[in-house]
Amino acid sequence: MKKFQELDEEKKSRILEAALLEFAEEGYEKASTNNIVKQAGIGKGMLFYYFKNKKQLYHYLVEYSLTIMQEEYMSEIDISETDFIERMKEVTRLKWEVYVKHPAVFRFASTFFLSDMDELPERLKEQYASLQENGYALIYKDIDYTLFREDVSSEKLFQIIQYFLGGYEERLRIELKQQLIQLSDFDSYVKEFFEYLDVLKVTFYKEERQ
Amino acid sequence: MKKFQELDEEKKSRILEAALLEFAEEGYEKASTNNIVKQAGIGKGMLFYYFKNKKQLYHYLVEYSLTIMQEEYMSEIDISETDFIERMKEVTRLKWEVYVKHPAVFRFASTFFLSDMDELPERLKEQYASLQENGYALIYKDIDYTLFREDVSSEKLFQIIQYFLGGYEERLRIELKQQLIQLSDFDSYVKEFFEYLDVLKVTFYKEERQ
DNA sequence: ACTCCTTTAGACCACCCCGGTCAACAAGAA
DNA sequence: TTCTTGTTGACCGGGGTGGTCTAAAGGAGT
Repeated sequence: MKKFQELDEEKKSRILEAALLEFAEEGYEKASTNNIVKQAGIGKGMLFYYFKNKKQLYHYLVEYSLTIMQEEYMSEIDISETDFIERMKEVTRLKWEVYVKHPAVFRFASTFFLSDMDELPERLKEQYASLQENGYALIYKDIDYTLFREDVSSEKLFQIIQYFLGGYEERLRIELKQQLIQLSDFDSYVKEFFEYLDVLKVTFYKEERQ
Repeated sequence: MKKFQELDEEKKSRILEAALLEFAEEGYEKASTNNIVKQAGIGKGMLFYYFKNKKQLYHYLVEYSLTIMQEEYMSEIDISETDFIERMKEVTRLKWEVYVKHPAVFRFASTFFLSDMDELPERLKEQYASLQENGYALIYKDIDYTLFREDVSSEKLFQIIQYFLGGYEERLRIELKQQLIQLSDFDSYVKEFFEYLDVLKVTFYKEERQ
């Protein structure tokens, strides 16, 4: 595994990408090391020269992904913005930016979050728990609920926005999978997405006094 | 396959359920006939006595599911309701009702809708296309857009509701998978869901004159 | 009791893919 | 030349695949 770290970046990322995608699409059990080496363009032997077995490779990918998610996504969010919708704009924009930069990491992480972590080493469990905490704070910390209109439950408005975000992202994911969207179109999707959030501001927030 | 139709209902539905769930969870290629017979509690030979091979079984399941979705779901919706939110209440309530009644069919159908249909016999393709058309009409036909407030694009409001529906359903699906919800709780989820839609009525529709 | 037909189970087939090993070899340094 | 390091892919035992087939059980008619 030390050997792997010392490879040149290009080869390292070819292997990482192949492995991340294979585990993301098939899950741990069904992921095939044969597919990984084929996709990475290396011999079968090398994978087990770099990593002692399938499980260790998987753990390496988990750590790698958690680290990227923390450093390039979570820690970049401006938590001083108390306007929920504005903060969600920033969260989503950054999320998509990471997606464009590290698509394989992102897809691996999404499926990893849904799998069960029972067999992970303690260190990785802790790293994951800390990431979850940060994610929670990202959404709930220091939000100014007084911006919401008062004639309906602000809790419900808050939830509706979150369900909307989930639904919008799911549609994007599906269209990406079916290749209806190119990664290069993301800017225009961010723009459209912001328009939706501005509509929600008009309808969910108090009317502005001027 | 004629032989299969003549089985007593209990055995038939045991086999159908086992097969639907296996295909739903694994997809066509990876679904295992061994698992199906084990789950259904029949000998391996019987499956190939009733159906000539895996593919024919799959086609039978597709037809069976499409028929149920059409007859017990699509055709039951009251398309004369022009209030979009009210119609979505009805659509969703019925959808969940079918889910409770035929969970295996529903899960099979959901994954089937996302798979590619290239290899299906023409007859099934047509049946599927007709179902899609009906589904489209369910959402778009005769909707009264004048109910929406006029200070923001009603097209966007319309879309937001749909994304919200998708997001809400996805969360339900996940919680069901993780067994956080029992099927018997569905009534209270319908109630909560209707409350959300009523909030959307207040915020997205014109203020009522009285 | 005997026959005949239908229904049933599961051992078995050839095949494919799995994670992991290992002998052989290539490249380069000393 | 020798030693070290990097690299390959054939190969291993194990296990799962869709599908077949034998042999037995069940039941109806005589």
